[in-house]
Amino acid sequence: MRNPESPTRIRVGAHEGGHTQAAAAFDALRADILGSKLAPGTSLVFSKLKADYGVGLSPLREALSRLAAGGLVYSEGQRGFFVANASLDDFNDISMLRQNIEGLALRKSIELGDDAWEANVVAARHGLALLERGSSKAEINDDLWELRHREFHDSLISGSNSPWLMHIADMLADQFDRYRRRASKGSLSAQSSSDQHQEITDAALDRKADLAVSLLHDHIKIAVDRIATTLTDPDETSS
Amino acid sequence: MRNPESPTRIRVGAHEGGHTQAAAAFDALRADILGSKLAPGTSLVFSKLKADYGVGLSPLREALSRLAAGGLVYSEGQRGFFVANASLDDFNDISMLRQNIEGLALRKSIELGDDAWEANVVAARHGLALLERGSSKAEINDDLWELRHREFHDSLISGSNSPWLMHIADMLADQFDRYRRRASKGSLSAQSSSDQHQEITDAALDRKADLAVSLLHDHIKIAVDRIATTLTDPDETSS
DNA sequence: TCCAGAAAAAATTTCGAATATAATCGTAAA
DNA sequence: TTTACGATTATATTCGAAATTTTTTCTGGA
Repeated sequence: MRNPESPTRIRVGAHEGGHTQAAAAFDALRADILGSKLAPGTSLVFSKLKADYGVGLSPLREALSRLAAGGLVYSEGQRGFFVANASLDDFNDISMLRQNIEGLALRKSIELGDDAWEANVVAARHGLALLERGSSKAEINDDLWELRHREFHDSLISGSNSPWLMHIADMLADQFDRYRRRASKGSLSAQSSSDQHQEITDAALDRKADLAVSLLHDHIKIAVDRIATTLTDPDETSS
Repeated sequence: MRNPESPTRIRVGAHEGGHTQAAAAFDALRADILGSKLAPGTSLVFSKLKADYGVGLSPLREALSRLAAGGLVYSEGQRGFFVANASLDDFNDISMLRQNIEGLALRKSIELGDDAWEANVVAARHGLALLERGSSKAEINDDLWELRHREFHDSLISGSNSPWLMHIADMLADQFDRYRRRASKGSLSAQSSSDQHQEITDAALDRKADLAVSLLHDHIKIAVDRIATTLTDPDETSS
């Protein structure tokens, strides 16, 4: 339970700007934490990380510091780094805030969004729908679905013209996704939220702010309830 | 204009948990950025930082990474770290979000806050009032006022029972304060917001949520207008 | 005079070793 | 048996040097 089954291998060159190993380590660690390959509370020992990810101490330390500032890991004095703990209270707190932030951002997008925003939303919605309809429900590539789903939610708020709103929404989405992916690890609950996504899209493009925000709230609330029950019922049958 | 007049000296032992130089460097750099001793856009060259702050490369890199995640500095590929840029758009974005986040947090505090919260608010209000009334207006210690002012705003939202709300509010307060302190550098505009603070305190303790939130909105708006005019009129008479 | 390209310099990034701190184990005393 | 103390081990942290990349400077040609 302490080491990831198969840690995400570093692929240098992923970051267009940088090429730095610190950025690669950041991406790999973030992916493994979000994908719950690294369980909450896990002690992140440098010697092990170095071996698992094939990166030196300096880049690792830098990546962990960035993740700590984002709340995905926490660091304690001179005792090292740990994967952020998970709790129902924490999840509820994050969810409440996500509803507010993303709702506010969506409202602003509907008010300010231009043609490019609309095109962005339609494209993202389409990319997600293709995935959900195309493959049989059991065969959906989880990582790809996560990517497309994130892109869809990002597109909704991308018209808000508020970099800070988007930054905070992304931070909260990371936290939220960690819980969702942890909850949907044992029981593969089909992501049957396709209809909701379509309704939100339609309302947003129709510039019906109140309706769209309300639907988004419901969309998140439904996910919260589903995830919360999984968390309280420890159905974990894994090793 | 490129190097701080007198960089904040590291004092090891400031952090109770850690004692690490990375944490000390983080505090010192944050203080100098918020205090606008380091101007927006400044290139943070390691050789200079090493000399100015008396810290090695590893702790500096770690501190800068944490600051980058918080948005106080930004890092570019393999070209180093820079103090975050400042613009009117950015300031307006931050201010809008701060109004929303802090308003939401205050509302939750009023709804959920217990006796300890009320005591906390009264104490923080008193500490700030002492400072504003005690010394003559020109003689107020800026750093101390900043501390007390932050403590007051933190106390208001400390009853919200939402760690994430407080964390994000703090992040936004950092960004906001950077602009305020930059604006009030040349023209020492007396912080005559004492009355507003009292009104907000009274409304909060009376559990008048709508009124308190409205007053908080106004309080921020007044500061925004004052700061924005200073930013658009480049009155800079400094070197 | 201006542009292109190579050489030199400066800076960031990374690695490996040294240091300091915390955790562990074993031993002895109560 | 439990507790307290000291030695040992393991780990995080930090420093200094090497390697890589970027930036600047210099030279030659159009």
